Amino acid sequence: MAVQENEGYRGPQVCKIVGITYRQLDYWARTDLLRPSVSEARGSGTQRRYSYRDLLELKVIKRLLDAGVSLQSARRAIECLRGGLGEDVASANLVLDEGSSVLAHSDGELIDLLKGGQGVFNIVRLNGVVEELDAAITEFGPAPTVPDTHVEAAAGSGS
Amino acid sequence: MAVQENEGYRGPQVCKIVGITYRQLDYWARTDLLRPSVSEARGSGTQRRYSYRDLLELKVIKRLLDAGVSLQSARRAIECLRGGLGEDVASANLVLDEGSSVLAHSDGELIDLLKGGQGVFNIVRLNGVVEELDAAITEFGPAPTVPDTHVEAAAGSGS
DNA sequence: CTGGGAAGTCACACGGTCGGAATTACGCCC
DNA sequence: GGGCGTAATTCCGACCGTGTGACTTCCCAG
Repeated sequence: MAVQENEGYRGPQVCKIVGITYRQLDYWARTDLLRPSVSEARGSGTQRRYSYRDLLELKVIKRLLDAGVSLQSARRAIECLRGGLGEDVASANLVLDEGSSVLAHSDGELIDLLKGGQGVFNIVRLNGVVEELDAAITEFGPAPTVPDTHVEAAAGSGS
Repeated sequence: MAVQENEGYRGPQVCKIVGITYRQLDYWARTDLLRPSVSEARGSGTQRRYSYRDLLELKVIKRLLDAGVSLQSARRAIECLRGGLGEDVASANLVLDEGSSVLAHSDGELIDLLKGGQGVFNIVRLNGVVEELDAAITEFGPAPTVPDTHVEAAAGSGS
């Protein structure tokens, strides 16, 4: 399946869905935190195109930042999330210990993790993130303020 | 009991015990994160004097920073720790949720907390912190590189 | 008085983000 | 094809938070 030009979510759309500024999205793309996986921009006036998976990761980053975690630590968290690609991510807890990150799938596993490590942890509960993202896509993704059949088709193919 | 001039820990000594730079300690004192509770400096050449409690709080701050938490969030955490003054802090877990901080005293309490809130948490396990601090004081506090009976007395009165 | 140590001062660096403006591509219309 | 308008990216300087390093000033003990 060849990548269609309209596939994925545009930069400004992503900012609305995830709840971040364009500046942030741009900086993160430029500094390799999260680049648009569907399509990079080819210059001014062209568009970055992000996948649904990109949006999920961005949402997690946003949460971490809101909780006062530095962007550097968020970078590590995202690496872990990318490593857990095949797992049931939506029901897990992402546990960041100093220098490492793990996905915990049960309360017991979580408690065990908290007894080890260096003694300081960042925890991201993932099971509400997908729902929240889907709700935001419903609001900002398929139905922009200015009705646009063209954009609607793009949003549909992104999920 | 009047405060003795030699009471408490001197600035550079605190840096060794806690494992931070003098610049950090200075910046934190100047920006009101943690000021020396025993005695402020009265100008160049005079000394800041910190209490044992100050050192404990500094150690927690250090841990948070090492885990990638911003200083702003660490400020909130310390406020919570100050609020839990009468509690058995040494065996608790400090749980930072977005906008609030709580001390959890059992695994069950901890799990409950993780099911609420905004979904992102910073957790500091406190039960090793006191031991670690006491070990560092044994190393850097009462027995500096240059033996000094004067300083030894100060360290003794700090605990 | 002198020397050592501690705090104070100041310019700077870096990460992260912001605002404003410039540049560019693209789609549409004539 | 050319022109126009819109949207998106790029560029640039500035700001803020969090320190760092070099240097100065000051205090205190001997």
